[in-house]
Amino acid sequence: MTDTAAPPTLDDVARLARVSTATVSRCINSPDRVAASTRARVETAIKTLGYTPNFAARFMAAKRTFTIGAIIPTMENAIFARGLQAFQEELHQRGYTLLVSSSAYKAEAEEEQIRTLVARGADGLLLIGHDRDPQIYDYLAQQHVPVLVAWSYSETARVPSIGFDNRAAMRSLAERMIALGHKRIAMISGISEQNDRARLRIEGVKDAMAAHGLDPERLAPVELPYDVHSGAAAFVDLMSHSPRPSLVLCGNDVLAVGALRGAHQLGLKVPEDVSITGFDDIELAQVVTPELTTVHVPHREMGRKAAQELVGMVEEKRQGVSEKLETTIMERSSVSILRDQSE
Amino acid sequence: MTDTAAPPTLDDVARLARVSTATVSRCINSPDRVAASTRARVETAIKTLGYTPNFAARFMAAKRTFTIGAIIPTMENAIFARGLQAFQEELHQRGYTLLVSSSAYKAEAEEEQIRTLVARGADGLLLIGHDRDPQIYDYLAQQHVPVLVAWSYSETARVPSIGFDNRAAMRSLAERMIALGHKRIAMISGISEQNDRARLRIEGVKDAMAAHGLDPERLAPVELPYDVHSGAAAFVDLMSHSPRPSLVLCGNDVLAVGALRGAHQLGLKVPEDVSITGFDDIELAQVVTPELTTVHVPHREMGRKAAQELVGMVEEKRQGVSEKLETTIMERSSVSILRDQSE
DNA sequence: GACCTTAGTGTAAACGCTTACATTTTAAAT
DNA sequence: ATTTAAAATGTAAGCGTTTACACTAAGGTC
Repeated sequence: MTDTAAPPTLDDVARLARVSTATVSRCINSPDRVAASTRARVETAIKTLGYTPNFAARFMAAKRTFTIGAIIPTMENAIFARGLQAFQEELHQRGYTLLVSSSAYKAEAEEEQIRTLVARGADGLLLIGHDRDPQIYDYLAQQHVPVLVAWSYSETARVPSIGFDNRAAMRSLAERMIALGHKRIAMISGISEQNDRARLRIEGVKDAMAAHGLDPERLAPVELPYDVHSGAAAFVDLMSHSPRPSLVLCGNDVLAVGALRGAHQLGLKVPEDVSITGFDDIELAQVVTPELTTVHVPHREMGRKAAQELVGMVEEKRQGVSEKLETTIMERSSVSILRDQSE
Repeated sequence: MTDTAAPPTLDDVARLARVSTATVSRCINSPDRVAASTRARVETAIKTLGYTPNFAARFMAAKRTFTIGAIIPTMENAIFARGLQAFQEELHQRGYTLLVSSSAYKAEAEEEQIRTLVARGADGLLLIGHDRDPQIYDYLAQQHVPVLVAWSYSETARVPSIGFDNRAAMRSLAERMIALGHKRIAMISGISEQNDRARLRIEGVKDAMAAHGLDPERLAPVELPYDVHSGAAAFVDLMSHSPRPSLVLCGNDVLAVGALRGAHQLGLKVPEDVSITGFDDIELAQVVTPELTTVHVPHREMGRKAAQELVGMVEEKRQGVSEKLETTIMERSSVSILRDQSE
């Protein structure tokens, strides 16, 4: 515990325990390969010295880090929190450590973080969504780092993914809304550039409109950052046009909560005056008044399965296999029924 | 770009550029110490090979990582998000990378993460709050890793902190509430064990009560995890007692939002039937109805200053200096005035 | 008792970088 | 042209581990 010059090394332990460094190393990594008596001696030495293995040295020698990196677009809101939590729990169980970085939805920042994490020896990487410069995938392939994408399922993408079909999910929400009688539909979306989730959700709405005789071109989604204030401002702006939409579909729950705020500012009642929907079903969705009708995403399941698959890829050096998760529409009280839905 | 055997190393670059490894290393670390022509040659080699320095090797040789670790209690809600975001931005500007782990409010988990981060060569560590096993500070001292605490200011603690006075902040909020005429006060707190922020906020309320002739012993705060559902359940339970409190002080905004939900379930109007306050002033506080009266914490400022101080400690190898940040009471609409406050 | 396993341990060579020091080249000063 | 200093580059010794391989000692087998 004294503040001596430098942290103790394997050598120090070996000397104290009167064994070779190899034996100490074995004590740590495969204890059953060393005699109980020696092991005891070594363990004592480790304790009294307060020895912690140097990770970098370990990595250099063994080429493994038992670290998984994840880069998420933001920590500012809870969109990724629950999924990531489950991801990390599952990793921990399997003896891996999770390192998280956030890219603030910036492509260059993400690329930098990827390189950082790889250089740091991440055994595998979890990325959100498929949209990014293909060069990055080249780099990752060259470095032999397995990658798994979450929050977006795609069978055609270059890397495996555990996620849901954003387009189909949004489409069924929109179709349900149309079935409830909504025709004047507006949309507040996240920024779709470099973000397949946002892009596909817009497409999903258009699919639904086209399938039910509404002109998809008239949707004209407004795109903005995923935060409450943007959502509120966009909503207020949307309501100044006429005719007013009867329904505002939002790209996610955060934006939808913003829209709710906007309605509140305008003195509009939800859902009586206007209906609003979200996407993700984060905790927030049930916390606002009225509770948000939204698309439920199985975040924990996604995180857990992603961890299992990624570790599998790392340990068995195999290609990952994609999995599509089901989403469900949560009908709560932010949407009004405009006409009998049984027609 | 081809998927060759192994990632390129410094040696490969040196060979291709027909220089020594030392020169390549210098090109990367102090470009001005090498002739422009050579540098150009080396840079081309780096590009064509797609070389990325191996971080572990670098760390071993240089003993620096330009990495700062932060361990926060949770990512599940946005309590730490904004501050951490500012922290990371400031670090990035200074050439450091931030690695984040979450301890899920578990002491052992935190300890493990600390060791992991240190073993990984974090040049410095940001921790939340002061309460933890003193041995950890011994370990950190032995390993010569600078530590800074945030979210809680203390002048007596063993390590420096950039934060606010949780006790005083909560005390002034409580005093303000008492001035508004509230006497039947209840409190929903976070779990105070191993959490000085929670503990001090309780103390703050008791201070205020004692100073105004109310018996602090009657506060009997209920302690539970910081999540909306717990808050709601606790609130419902609290309201079943009589006499009902006129004010429920909550340990943070998340719990307060929970209380709001609880009131909603019970059909109670806030603030007419009962007043509720939070702490932190996260985005959520302004997003719920009614907007939450709460204590505003300068999260971004805290994050920024913490980064500056911690980097200073790392680079100048000096003791850190603590700083107390001011909090302000945000009076919004979740509190009612029971009597003329000018008395 | 000689021979073979096997369990336990030690020796030493990587791993990919940085950097002190040595050496060579270049330019400036005479 | 020669000398001298400064700039550019090279050489090689670590950094703290892991692990292939070599070795020793202790039982088992006949």
